[in-house]
Amino acid sequence: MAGPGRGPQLRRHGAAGRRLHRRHDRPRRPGRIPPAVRRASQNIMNLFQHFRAELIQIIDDLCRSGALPADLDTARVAVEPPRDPGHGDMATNAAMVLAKAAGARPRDLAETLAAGLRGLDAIREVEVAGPGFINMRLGDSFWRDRLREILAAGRAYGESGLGAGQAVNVEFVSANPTGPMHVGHGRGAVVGDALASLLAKAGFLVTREYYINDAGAQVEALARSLHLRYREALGEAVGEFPDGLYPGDYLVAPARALAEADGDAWLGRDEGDWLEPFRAYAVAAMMDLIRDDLAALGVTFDRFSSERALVQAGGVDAALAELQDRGLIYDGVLEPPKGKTPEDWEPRQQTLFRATDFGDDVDRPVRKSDGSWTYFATDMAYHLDKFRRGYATMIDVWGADHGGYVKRMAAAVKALTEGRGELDVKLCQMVNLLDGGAPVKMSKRAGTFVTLRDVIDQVGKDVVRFIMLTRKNDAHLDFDLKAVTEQSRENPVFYVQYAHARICSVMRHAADAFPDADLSPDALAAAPLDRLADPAELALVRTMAGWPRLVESAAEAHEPHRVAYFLDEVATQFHMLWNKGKDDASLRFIALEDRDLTLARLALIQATAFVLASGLDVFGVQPVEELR
RNA sequence: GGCCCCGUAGCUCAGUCGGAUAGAGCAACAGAUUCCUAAUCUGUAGGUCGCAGGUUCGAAUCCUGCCGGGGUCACCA
Repeated sequence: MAGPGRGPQLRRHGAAGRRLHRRHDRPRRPGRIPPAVRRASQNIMNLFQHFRAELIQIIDDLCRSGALPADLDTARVAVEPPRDPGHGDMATNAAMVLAKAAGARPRDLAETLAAGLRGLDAIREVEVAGPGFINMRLGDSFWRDRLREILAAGRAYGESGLGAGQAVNVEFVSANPTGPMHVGHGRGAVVGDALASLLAKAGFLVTREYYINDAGAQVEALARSLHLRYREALGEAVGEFPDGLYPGDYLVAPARALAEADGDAWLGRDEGDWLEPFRAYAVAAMMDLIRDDLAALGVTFDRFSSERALVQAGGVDAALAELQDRGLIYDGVLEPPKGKTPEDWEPRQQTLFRATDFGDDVDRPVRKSDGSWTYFATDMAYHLDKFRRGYATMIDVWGADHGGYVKRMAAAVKALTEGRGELDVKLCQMVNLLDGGAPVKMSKRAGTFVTLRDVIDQVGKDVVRFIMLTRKNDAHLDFDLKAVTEQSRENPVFYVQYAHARICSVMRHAADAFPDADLSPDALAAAPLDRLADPAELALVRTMAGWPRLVESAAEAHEPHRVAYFLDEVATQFHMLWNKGKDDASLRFIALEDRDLTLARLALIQATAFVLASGLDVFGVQPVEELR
């Protein structure tokens, strides 16, 4: 279990941070950075955050000068993109939020604040609208600076210091080691992995962790199943598998290997002799299987934690003893569930945790009648272990069928960490596997069960990953094997990849057309970007400049799916531009007779490729340079 | 029956710690291809945000109660 001392800092601090920069930032020679790039690289990043700070400064000044009451609470002041782009680039609710405390009418206060905002260089236009919104428009040069910023950052664009190095533990998959992964596990794997990447991009120190449920009855059943397969491998006819065992053929190969290695050494002996070694052998084999599936999906973990090891090291006894000392464990009899009482329900004396003191509906048993711990008890100890390893923030990604378990786990974390730990459980809803609109019929018995690996092999890991992230985790997801590989607008994977590939294609053509030109990002950043004059061109820059903010808000909300919608939006605007060039040749990216204009437009699309790649990186999807 | 999640255009879904006239894709209809990949794009049309109350300057968003769908319900993990 919890090996001591391997804190997240050790593993992540240098490694992840540096790797990110090595990979994304091409080395630059300081002497050759164009002045324009240096200006832009004063890193405004989240521009809304930037202007919020400016606005707060203006408000503070007004407070100091007596124009506004001292100690105005500005916590609710927001600077955001307006819903309606017609309202400008940014809007703030400041006047409406502060009006009451300032003793002024919203519109009057808005005019006062607007006057201050007009003094800022980057802002071209300020107007008061509606009930007291202040709408702002930024100057074109501001947007061109953002473009240079993107070119300087490359695929690293969007990285943020929001997390400030705070350690976060993301536990996901944690599938029972009793067989290969199914499609539902795959969703949890992708959501957890992408969420972890997103948090890392937002400046958190993330650890990806897998909890191996290798204690309890299910892995004993696995051991017995392996023993049957082992006897079979030695020539015995074993017939039908009894209920509760695992009849899948994935145990055949491990059993053969065991028969090969040990011969008939385990035949004719008591279960007590072979159960434990068979369990260990079977779990190891299944974890190899699962690790293979995960590798095929491109998911790797920083740590695997074993439930059995945790129990054996006394972690559960220690955690429970602590709760016992605080009077949170008692022996008692639960009431039957309200409404529907199970038929076999009977009053039973149990060892219970006072979950109701921490927001749960009933107290929860921690010990089985045979004296061993319940799953809940070990899970409590496991979460305490994570907390003690330095993770005040813990995220668990579970299947929706575990929804009934969330409250008690939250209660346990509250109790064990005395309120200092925070647990967010992301429940992943079911995946409906379809093929051309028709549900894929699956039956373990008939051998038509479709595993995650089958799907990856059929459509590719990048497609699986992207599609799994096109819905929020708590919504059902239709996964149509046919639709996800179609090359059309309604397939978001294709649509986004197509945009990236098109850009790469243009860059290749440009290199042919201007063989002597330096088309590196640094050089493009020095292009005369004021040649970008079409509204659609600047609109694309605006959208891309929203990426840092999106990274931060999606990371804070723990919602990686938002990235998919952002990518779709960037791709849409790019394809739009491309097609304007179809209608009007003067808008094509490559203008043979106008080198400066070409360079400016290449700067725009190179930045677009970076932003697309930056987002796809979060998803663990490889941006393609060519389709087909 | 208790608890949790979901309910937004004909369909599939977005909707930012409460913001202005609720968005996109598909399907429908009308268009664009001597051209950097038309595998794309332009335009039109389409909604009582499940229902009813409440909170406030302001609600798809927060609260309460219903309706509909799914999940789950004491020694399974």
